[in-house]
Amino acid sequence: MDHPLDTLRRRGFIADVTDADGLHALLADERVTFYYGADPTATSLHIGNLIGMMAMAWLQRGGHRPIAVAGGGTGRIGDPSGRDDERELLTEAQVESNITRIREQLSRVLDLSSPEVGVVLDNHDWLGGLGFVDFLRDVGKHFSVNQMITRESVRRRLEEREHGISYTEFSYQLLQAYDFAHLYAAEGCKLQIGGSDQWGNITAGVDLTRRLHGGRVFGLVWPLLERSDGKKFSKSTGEAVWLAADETSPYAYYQWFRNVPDADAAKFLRLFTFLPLDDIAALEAELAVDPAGRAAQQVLAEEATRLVHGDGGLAGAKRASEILFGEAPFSGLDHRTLSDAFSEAPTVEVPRSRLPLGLLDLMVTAGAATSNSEARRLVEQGGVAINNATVTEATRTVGSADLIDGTTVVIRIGKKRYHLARFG
RNA sequence: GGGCGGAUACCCAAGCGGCCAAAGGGAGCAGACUGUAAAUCUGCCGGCUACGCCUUCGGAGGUUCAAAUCCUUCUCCGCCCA
Repeated sequence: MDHPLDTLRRRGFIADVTDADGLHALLADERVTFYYGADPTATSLHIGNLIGMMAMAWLQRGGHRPIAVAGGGTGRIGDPSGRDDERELLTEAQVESNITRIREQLSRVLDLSSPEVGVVLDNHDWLGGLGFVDFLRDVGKHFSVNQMITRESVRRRLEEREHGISYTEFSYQLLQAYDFAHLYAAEGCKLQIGGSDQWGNITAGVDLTRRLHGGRVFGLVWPLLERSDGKKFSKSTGEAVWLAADETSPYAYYQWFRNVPDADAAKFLRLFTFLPLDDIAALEAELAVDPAGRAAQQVLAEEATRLVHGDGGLAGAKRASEILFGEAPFSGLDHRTLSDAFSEAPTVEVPRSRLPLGLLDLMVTAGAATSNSEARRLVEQGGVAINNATVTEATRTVGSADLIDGTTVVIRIGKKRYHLARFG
């Protein structure tokens, strides 16, 4: 089997390593315990975290032992990196609930069957009980404020009078560094991995571990992903793409991958799938010859969806895609298919007594348009379809004959936005 | 505390008594093209019982036949002086 570091390098997971040769030797010599931290500031991980999950999985497959640290402690503080303003502090209950969900999501990609193989820890378990005075004496002593304030993430906030930075967030880097040192001492953890924005936090941990315990540990970061078209990675229409099905439906998740720009397809295949590099190279070649076929995106979407949502989620996402992007009128659909295909579409219940209902009225009621004027505009511009049939008359009414399966009207705005009105 | 300059629709930004629902740009939405793409082009982008009407230009009040535009005052922001 390939050395895991080589695998990671070839697949695009390596932007920087604290000591590449030393780490290479370490991974070849022994079973290494390593960690990746994610703060439970949201109810779900997103596809940015998926990179970390994949990196962990490759290392685990190479025989090493992952610790996924759900930052229950640091999450209560908030990392200033990449933030212009102070974070909202989360409540205890929120953090707890988030951690539970994150643990479940991690288990889809990692083997967490026993602590010997892989484990999820909450850093609140060791950070929570720290005494302030002890912490200052044992840990704070090793940090130079002069150095801390030169950190990009901190400096930007210091320079901006508008926002400033609280002492709490300023201390974040100490806590993350302490995590590493603690994990080294308690679990024998010798490697921390993360996105390149974590480089400073990681090297701080490497230094602290040496100072506190004399341990020689390593850091590895992957490049922060950007899409070639400049859109913010991991965002879809401004919304993050989450791994939780109740935040981002499997269909929406599948579609996000299916719509990746050509230039990113191969890169994402390397990062977000376990496909052999040869297969990926073949798909890349095919994409170059036949861009319209988008074989690479197709495979990417399937693999990435299966990874997170399983075969069932993938099947549902594909079926919904076929229906939604197909030409066939929806009138023949049965209730079951309908609810599957439109499971993520906003639905409103409307009393049957309101039939027949004016089209514009219906659109506003269903939330497809915010005002009568907007609804009218959309219709006049040819952007509205009822049950997959474009309507052009703003004066049209919707009656019981329009109901699919006797209950539902599907309103489509543009090409992809769907709203359902269910008449009961 | 004093002086000056600002505050305009989602954002930036014109307008400085009637021709202003308010130029322009961006974002966004829709259409054409296309590969469920990018680029490009077109249209829209306060509301309504819609060739007309109503509500908007930091807040309140006033002048005027008529105000985003003038006056008073209040709030907030920037710069300068103390």
